[in-house]
Formats: sequence, structure tokens, C-alpha cells
Amino acid sequence: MNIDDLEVQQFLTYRLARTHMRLNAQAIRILKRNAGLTLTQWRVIALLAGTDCKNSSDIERQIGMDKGQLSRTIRGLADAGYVKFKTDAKDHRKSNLKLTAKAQKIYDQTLPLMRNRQSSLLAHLDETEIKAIYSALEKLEGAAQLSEDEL
Amino acid sequence: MNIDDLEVQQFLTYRLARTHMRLNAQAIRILKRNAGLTLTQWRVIALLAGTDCKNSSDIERQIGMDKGQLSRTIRGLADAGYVKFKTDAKDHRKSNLKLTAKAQKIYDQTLPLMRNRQSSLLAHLDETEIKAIYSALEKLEGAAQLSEDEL
DNA sequence: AGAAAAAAGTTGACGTATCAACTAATTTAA
DNA sequence: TTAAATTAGTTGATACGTCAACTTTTTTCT
Repeated sequence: MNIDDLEVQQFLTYRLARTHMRLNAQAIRILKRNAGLTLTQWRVIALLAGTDCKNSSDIERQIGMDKGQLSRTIRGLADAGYVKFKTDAKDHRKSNLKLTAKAQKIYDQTLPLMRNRQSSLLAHLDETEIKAIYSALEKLEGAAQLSEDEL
Repeated sequence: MNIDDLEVQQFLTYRLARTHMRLNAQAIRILKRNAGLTLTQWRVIALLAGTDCKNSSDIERQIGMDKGQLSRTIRGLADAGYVKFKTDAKDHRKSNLKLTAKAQKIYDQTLPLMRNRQSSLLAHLDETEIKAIYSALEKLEGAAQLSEDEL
């Protein structure tokens, strides 16, 4: 492989970024139109509905989302009437979260849409591409973690 | 391809996001420490220094970056003394961009660092993986642009 | 030539994401 | 048991990315 080719590399990492963003944009579009939710809002609702996550820290651990963003997202959901929270009786630092009926309903409505989207995305890739992209991502990720001194 | 496997898909987009994030984080770290530049600033400087891009639209075409963000990035670079621009004599819509000596110097200093990083990243991938990842990204990006009704 | 379309850039609004500083509550360990 | 460390959550700053509306200039088309 021609590692002198700056263009190729720039293009690859930028393309990676752009593909990621476009996938996000598509999800955002669907959610906005069908549910009036942002992607992060939907993610949080999905985690509260579909996993045993009970509070902010559970979610943080589950998907590695930033605490700060999580805090703001949850406040937004509460303001919009999707989530109620009350302080945990045993641990006063924790806030137990609960989806409202409104949130459950909208989740049940949008879940099929999101599932369809995901199937549709994957249907475009063949076996070879799947394997190669996994392998490539893994290697890139590994290399990305090298410290500057190791480069 | 097994499109019933939702987990795989989730994992793929998640991995895509994470790899992207890690690659960015690494580049940002290097640039911040060594040049005091943001990633987008460096990208623009690199394109002006290393390609025949002359103005905002050239850059936009080259890497598909958003016009708005580009405009702000260039203003930032100009304010920081990295770029000068003057209106094209023949086409008054265009602004011809020129790197200052300061920008050239910092570019020359950081290019080797970025090249090393890039070599280190790409050295892990073989021809097949490169091709597959491009192909997969292209298809995913294409699928991401489908309207909701087409899903 | 004159109207309509397209291109270059700017700006505003919003969403996404990270980092860091901070308060308050709980756990740990001396 | 009290001091130190950890954990839960909030808030502010900054970067990054998209979309859309807008102005100005140039091109295209009739």
C-alpha cells in the first residue's frame, strides 16, 4: 500500500467521519419527522425502554455517552414530558428515571422505523465488505490509540 | 448477508462512530500540542499548501466540507494570521486564499507528524481492506441519503 | 440584451460531542 | 470515626457538523 499518499489517507479518515455523520443525519431526519425527537433523546428513551438502565450513570456505562450531554438530554426529555425522575431513596445522589406513557407510545411507534432503517443499511453490504470493514476499523482504532510518542 | 442480525448492525455503526472519534481525538491531540490548530484548521491549511485548491469552493469540492463551516474556519485562520484572502480579479465572487509564512512554517513542522501518524495508521491495512472500506463507506453513505420513504 | 438559473460566500440556528470544573452524597480506608 | 477518595449529576466552554436563508456576482438561455 502506498503510504506516501497523503490524499488517500486524508480522504479515508474524512470519509469515515462523513459517513458516520450522514448515518446520523438520516436517523435524525426520521426521528424529527416521526417523533419530534433528537437522536440522543431517542437513544436515551430506547435504553430506558429496552434495557435495565435506571439512571444517568447506567446509560453512561452502557453506551459511553458523556455525562454532561446526558444530563442535558435528560432534562430536555423531562421538560418535554417524556421522563420523570425522582431521587433514589437509598442513594440520594441517584435519580431514578421512568418513561411516561407518552414516551412509551412514541417509542413503540418509532422502533419499527429504526429497525427497518438498520436492515436497509446492512442490505447494501456483502459479506466481503462487512469483514473488511470490521477488520479495517479494528486496525485503525488500534493504531489511533497509539500515543504521539509512539508514532 | 444476514440482515436479521440487528446486533451486528448496531455494532457496525457503533464501531464506525467510535473509530471516527478515536482517529479524530488522536489528530486533535497532536495538532493542539504541536501547532495550536484545530483539526479543521489544519485540514484547510493542508489543502491550501498541498493541493491546487485556491478558494473555499475548491476545498468544498475536494473534501465535501460544508460551505458554512468552511467560511467560518477560513475567517478564523485569517484572524489568526494564517491566511490572507483577496477578491479574484476576474470573478468577484471568489476569494483567493493564500497561506502566510507563519502558516507555511507551522505546516512544514506538523506535516511530518501527521505523515507519521498516517503511515502508522495505513500500514496496518492491505489493499483489499482499503478497497472494501471505501466501497462499504460509499454504500452506507448512499443508503444514508435515501429518503425515509425509500427505506 | 434581459430574465432566470447557478455559483461563491456569509450568517444564523441547531444538534452532536468532548473536556473540565463544580456540588453533593456515599464509600473507603487510615 | 473521621479524612480522603469515589461516584452521581450539573454547568460552562469549545469544537465540529448540517441545514437553510440570504447577498452578490457570473453564467446561461432565449
